[in-house]
Amino acid sequence: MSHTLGVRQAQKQKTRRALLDAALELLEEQSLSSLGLREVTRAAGVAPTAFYRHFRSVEDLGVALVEEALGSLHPMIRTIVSTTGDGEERIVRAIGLIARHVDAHPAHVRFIARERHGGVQVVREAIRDQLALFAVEVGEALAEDPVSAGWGEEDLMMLAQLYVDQMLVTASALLEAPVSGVGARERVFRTAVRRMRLIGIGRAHWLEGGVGGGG
Amino acid sequence: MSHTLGVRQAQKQKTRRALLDAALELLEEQSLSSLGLREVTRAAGVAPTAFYRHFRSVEDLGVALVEEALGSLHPMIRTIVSTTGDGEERIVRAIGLIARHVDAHPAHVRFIARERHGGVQVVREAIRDQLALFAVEVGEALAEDPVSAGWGEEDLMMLAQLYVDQMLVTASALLEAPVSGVGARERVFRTAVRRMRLIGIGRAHWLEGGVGGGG
DNA sequence: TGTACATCAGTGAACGCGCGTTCACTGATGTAC
DNA sequence: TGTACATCAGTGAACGCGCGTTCACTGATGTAC
Repeated sequence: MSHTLGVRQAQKQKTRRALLDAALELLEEQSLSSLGLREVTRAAGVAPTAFYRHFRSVEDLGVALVEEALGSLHPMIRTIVSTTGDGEERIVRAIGLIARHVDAHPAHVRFIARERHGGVQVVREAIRDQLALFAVEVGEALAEDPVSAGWGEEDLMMLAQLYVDQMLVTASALLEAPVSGVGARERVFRTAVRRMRLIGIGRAHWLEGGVGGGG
Repeated sequence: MSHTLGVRQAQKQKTRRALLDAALELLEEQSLSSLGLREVTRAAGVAPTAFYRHFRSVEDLGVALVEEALGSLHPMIRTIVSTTGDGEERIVRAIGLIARHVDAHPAHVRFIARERHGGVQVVREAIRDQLALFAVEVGEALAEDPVSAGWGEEDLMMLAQLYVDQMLVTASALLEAPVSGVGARERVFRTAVRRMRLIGIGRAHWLEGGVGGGG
């Protein structure tokens, strides 16, 4: 069996996790481009030089965080996509899944929202690429939906990107909501549901006024 | 007449502009929380200590940039709002205005997109507050539109926020487009138009399936 | 199982460097008479 | 207009500090026999 890593490998993984977790926590109140290597190792409880056993630089650690954060989002996307439709309960369930994800991984969500347009190029590109994959995935799911009969490829991708964007906007809004109060979260939730409802209505009537996306 | 500032005041304004411009340029490739005071003064061609004659800190300069960037957006919002509707040409015109704004003030747009969720709290709050004002403004314009007859206050605000968000998403997407090629910009433009069209369709049919936003 | 050697994750001292901030200053501009 | 003084935007030296990176090291873990 190879699932036991050996003591040395296990210890290394533990330190790596400590570095990633320390970075995630520090990134709640600053952005990656100002995060220091010594800052991270200090918070993780290891010597500064230990950092280099795991990452070439803080930027490199950032890319690892992107993979971790958006990797954890992947299963959620699949669930939502196989659930979403125009029905009211379906929308509520989808937003509910997003809210649960935000509660479970607030630091990950904040990191993605912050660094999506942040100051570190390789990280921006990593996020962009992952989100493009999400959009393709959502697009494929939409294509199989009977509601999408008659839709052009370009229109489907437009809608898929809109859904992915809304997911991030909603997650980010939920993240900021708790600060001001308990009711705030409820309001954000309801606004998100209405947005999805409006988009669903637009989708349902898309083909009515002359076929497809020609423009 | 008081519109002539006097030589001393004029010189001070000139240095202040040099600091703001230097910061804006440096912020194209990094975020505010990693921007250094000495870095800014070096780029502006003044001594580090001169900085304190204009701003208390780099964060303070960031807040000034928010006012400048979103102040310049205000007239554009008004123009779009008095132009936007469901008509195809109106949508194209609105996106065209956004594209022109992005061309005219790329550094401002990038700064807002980057720092909206960035690592500096006072700047995030300044942007949030300004965008909330925009949403109110758009909401008031929507309320006067006959298409909005029968809409509840909460639904109107949901739509207004959606428009403001779309404006930023579009501006940000246009900003990143030129990198990959000339056709990319055209594609972003067309996708933005389709998004707006879909939202417009959703808006037009909003009241059909049972009144208002009740949820 | 026991021994001898190899590997390598984490250490700690040391380095040169740029940072933000302080301070007393200079000299052009502004003001009072 | 001319003079004497006040203001204040910008300067330059100096400071202590934390940074990223290098290097030779240690000692626990892994491996070969």
